[in-house]
Amino acid sequence: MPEGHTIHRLARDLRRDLRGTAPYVWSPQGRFSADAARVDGAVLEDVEAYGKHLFWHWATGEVGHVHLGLFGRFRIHRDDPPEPRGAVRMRVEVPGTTVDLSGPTACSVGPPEFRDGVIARLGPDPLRTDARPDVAIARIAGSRSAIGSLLLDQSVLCGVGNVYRAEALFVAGIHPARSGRDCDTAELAELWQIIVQMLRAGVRANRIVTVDRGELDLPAGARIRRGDATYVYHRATPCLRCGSAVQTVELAGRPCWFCPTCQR
DNA sequence: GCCGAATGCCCAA
DNA sequence: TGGGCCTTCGGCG
Repeated sequence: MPEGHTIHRLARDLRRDLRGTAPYVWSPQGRFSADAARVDGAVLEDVEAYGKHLFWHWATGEVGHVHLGLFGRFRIHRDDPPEPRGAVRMRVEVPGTTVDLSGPTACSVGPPEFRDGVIARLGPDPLRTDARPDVAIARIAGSRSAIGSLLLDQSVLCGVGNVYRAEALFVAGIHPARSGRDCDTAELAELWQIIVQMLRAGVRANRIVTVDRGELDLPAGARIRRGDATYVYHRATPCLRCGSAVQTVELAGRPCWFCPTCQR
């Protein structure tokens, strides 16, 4: 589930539901119990997203940190708190809303300096209005690494994962194995804009849909199915635009799907 | 019931 | 570079 759009959408929803409240915070599974006790009953002042990281700002001055990793997931319940389903690491309850977190790579409570340290290791986040595209562009343009690897490197820019890297490079017409140095600045500026638009659409829809509806033969109002939602990512059928067979190349240890005709 | 895969990342060698 | 970790879910017997 989680690339940057998921985390920013969560921050937005959790702010709406929980900001200014003093929730009951505990750990049904038990692995978060000691940290939960430090903020249980405190007022939640804000929830912040930065790349794939989520920060909970408590009135105690402490900051909760969550990273979903590959499997982490939040579930929000509107009715009475249900029996915890599976391994619920953290449960946050206010009247009318229960937020369950399972499977995170990271879930802890610490001082604000911990948050600052995490952010210091991240490149600009395309979903934040204060992001500096020039920083990411300079890092890519100065690197001999493949651009497909650089897009997964969270210190170059943050929030992009394996789906968006493939999709953004397809729309930009850039072959994922091309060296960062061999991309020109205008091309990279356009790539940044593509990433911004894709991630924003993901926040809005709360799912990844990168294809333009107009390129699909769909009845008006029909939901885009999962297999049709991406141009190249995990695509078994030929390229939507040119009919070439979609290929993969291993970059940063993970397969990157691309179209050998549309991407040079 | 078991196995593998999944939109991630860290660490040891 | 390879293994480990976190969990859920669908496919296969």
